[in-house]
Amino acid sequence: MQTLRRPKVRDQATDQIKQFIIKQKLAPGDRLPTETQLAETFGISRLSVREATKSLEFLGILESKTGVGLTVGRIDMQRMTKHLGFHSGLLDADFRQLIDSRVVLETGVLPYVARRMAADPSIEVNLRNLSSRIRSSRDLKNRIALDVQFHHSLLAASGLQPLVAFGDLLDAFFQRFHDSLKKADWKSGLASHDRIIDHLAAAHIDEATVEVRKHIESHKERIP
Amino acid sequence: MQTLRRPKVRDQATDQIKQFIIKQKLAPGDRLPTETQLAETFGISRLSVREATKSLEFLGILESKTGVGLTVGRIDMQRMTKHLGFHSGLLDADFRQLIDSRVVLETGVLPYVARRMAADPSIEVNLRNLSSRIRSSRDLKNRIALDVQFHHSLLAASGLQPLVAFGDLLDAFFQRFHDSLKKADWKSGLASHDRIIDHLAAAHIDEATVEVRKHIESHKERIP
DNA sequence: CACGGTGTGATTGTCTGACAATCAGATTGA
DNA sequence: TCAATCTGATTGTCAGACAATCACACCGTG
Repeated sequence: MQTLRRPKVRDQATDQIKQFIIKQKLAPGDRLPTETQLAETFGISRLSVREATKSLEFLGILESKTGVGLTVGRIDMQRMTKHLGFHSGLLDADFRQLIDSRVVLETGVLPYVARRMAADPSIEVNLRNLSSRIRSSRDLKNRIALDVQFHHSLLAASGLQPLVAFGDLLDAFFQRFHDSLKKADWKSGLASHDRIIDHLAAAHIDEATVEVRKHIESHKERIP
Repeated sequence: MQTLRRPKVRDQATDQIKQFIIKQKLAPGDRLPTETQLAETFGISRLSVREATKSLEFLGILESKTGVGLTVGRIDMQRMTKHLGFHSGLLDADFRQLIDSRVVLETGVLPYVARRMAADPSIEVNLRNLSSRIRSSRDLKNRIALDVQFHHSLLAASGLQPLVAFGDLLDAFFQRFHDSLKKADWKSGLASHDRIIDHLAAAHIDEATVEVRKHIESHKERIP
């Protein structure tokens, strides 16, 4: 016996919409027919078209504006990680894996950071600025936020947007552990930040790598 | 003047559903309330709930079965690849950045891979197995699939699940370039795979790193 | 008692019709 | 000329209804 499930209408709709985009060779920003027109040409109800377009829009393939219409969208990783981030099934890794992943990420970008730092002085200024703000901050909560921002900026300094997005994603998972980090000794962390910047400014990649690894792995000691 | 767009009901719905999953600590496979119940608790119509669930389902965060109900889904990147890769102009990621991100990722995991390789011989067997299967494969499409699998396994060998997930996500974005890689010289790639394994097995991290970087960056030459 | 077919309630899937909200562009007025 | 306003087009949301599908209890038969 065959299961042969009847294909769902909205799935056909999504496929047909995608086909339409391909056939018409539409580029991001181009207009699509209205929902009503799509429904008529596909021979289905507007509701099913809507479920299709909303799904496509969720992924960034389409954009819709009230009173205007549908346009072809532009997919970026930011959007995906935003929705994927909370899902435990994707990243229900233990704390050690999160730490190690972060080490891989932040040490891996250092060569790129150093290269861009040499070309653009504002990067170093920005990082030093953050570091000093962390030092002068008295509120613990504020400090944590600034620390997160520092590491974000470090990744961003590499110019590799996909990694920045992934780093933010990891942060979301670290938040779970922020509570247990309350009593962390921030002094060592502060000095670490400055040393990292120094090494990068001098293009001493290996030294910076060691420093970053040590800095991040220091959190390992406080594993629940 | 303030723009202050009224937030759309379905967006609130998606957020609330995600919050619900978090608060209840639901794992993949767990049941969710019915659409009607969700609509009532959120104080909105079932239609808006539906648009939310359909979007979430499209991404793989939820699953819905007729006559059964909603369950938390298991995200597989394959599903996303299917929808993401279909049109080249839609992706907002720069090819160079994708390449560099991949370099960071795959070179960064090498120390972890080498360590686990020394402890678990099956890892090396698995990688060598894949490499030889790639060599004996005549079908180009098959070769690409196996090549993707090789790099996936390399990441997986690190034992760092978050990075594996991210690598898969990157693959989804790479897919659109597979076409332009058709005429790539696979011979050099093949030898590269073996050399990478050799270096890792010998715990020569630096050599392996150089080899991986060279291997991945070789694609840079074929930028559209 | 064992077991396969059957019914039944619950749940998602789809449709129809209606109205509100929003926006771009035309119209109007000073 | 230019700014305020009107208007039509389009998406956003709602309500109600019925069909399709599935898990599970029920029942009859051996």
